[in-house]
Amino acid sequence: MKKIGFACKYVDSTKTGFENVKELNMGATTVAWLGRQSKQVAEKKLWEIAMQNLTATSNLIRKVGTLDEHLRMVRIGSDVIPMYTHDLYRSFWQEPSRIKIIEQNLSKIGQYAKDSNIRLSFHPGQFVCIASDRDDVITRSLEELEYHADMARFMGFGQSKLDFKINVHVSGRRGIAGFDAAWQRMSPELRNCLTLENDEYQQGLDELLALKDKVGIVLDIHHHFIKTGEYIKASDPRIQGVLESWQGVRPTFHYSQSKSELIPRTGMTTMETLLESTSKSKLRAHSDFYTNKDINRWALTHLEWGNMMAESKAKNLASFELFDQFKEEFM
DNA sequence: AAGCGTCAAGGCATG
DNA sequence: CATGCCTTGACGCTT
Repeated sequence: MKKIGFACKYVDSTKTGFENVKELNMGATTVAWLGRQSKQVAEKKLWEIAMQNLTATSNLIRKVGTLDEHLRMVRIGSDVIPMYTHDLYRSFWQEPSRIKIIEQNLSKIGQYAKDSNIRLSFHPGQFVCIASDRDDVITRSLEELEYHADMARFMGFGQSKLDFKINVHVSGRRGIAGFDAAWQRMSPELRNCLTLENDEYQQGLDELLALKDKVGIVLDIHHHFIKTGEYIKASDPRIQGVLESWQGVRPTFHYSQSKSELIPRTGMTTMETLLESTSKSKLRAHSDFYTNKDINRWALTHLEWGNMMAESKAKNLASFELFDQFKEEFM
């Protein structure tokens, strides 16, 4: 089943743009704010946010379950259980009675996703740097990854290769070798779920392919364009390596577009031409919507071999538009 | 309601 | 050296 997914948030269109649908989106707090409260108030707040987030996640998954089956793919935000790995609040969250309630909620969400053929994923934040040259950063990065693996396990995933995706960049000066060392310290569930995504500057597709026997490779076709200037083709031989890395599971690839004011409304402009009027770093930023339909047409050809995670500011609204174009031109 | 300062955490490129 | 960019701008406080 060819799928087009969206990330973390569900929005509605308004006259000025779009805004979050309250009951489908998570809340948050900060360590600083919690630190200004009494212990009781801080813990009450943490618990309330977690429960609100579990409800919001459940609502979001059920909403996705009502969509066309081609649109049943969504990334869950990382802040379901806030401060789960933070030194000050770790023991609060490790309390078995609390874990039990979290697990009960998440297992229902996971079961619903399985029954509804919804593909789920996480994308831990930029502070996860498993190839850092600082050992403490590696340790905290692994803790953060294991948090995501816990949540996946509570949902009933992590039991077979890539039944759930936890996607990160290699990130850090130790590079591929650093990743190999960190791999030795990961739980079986995390290893089952972990995918690595090519980035714009350091670890590109060619570098990641060296790891294809360990982890699923998530090809971000926009990052690949930023790094190499190439609109990679679905027929490119390296796609075979990506497919192998997923070991029989249908892969996910990522698609985003540069901000619409930086690229032409139509046509596939070369990197060389784009750089006459802008810079690579500006081209990295994501657009609200996918306005250039010629670039979209190229991106949609990749659905031949994988599912598309649409990364854009307009979230579900943008992925719905891509699906409309897909139906018009490919179905 | 709207504006503003703040927020746990890294790494990189650019200017 | 400061800023912008990435999983995502939202929360909390003040006016």
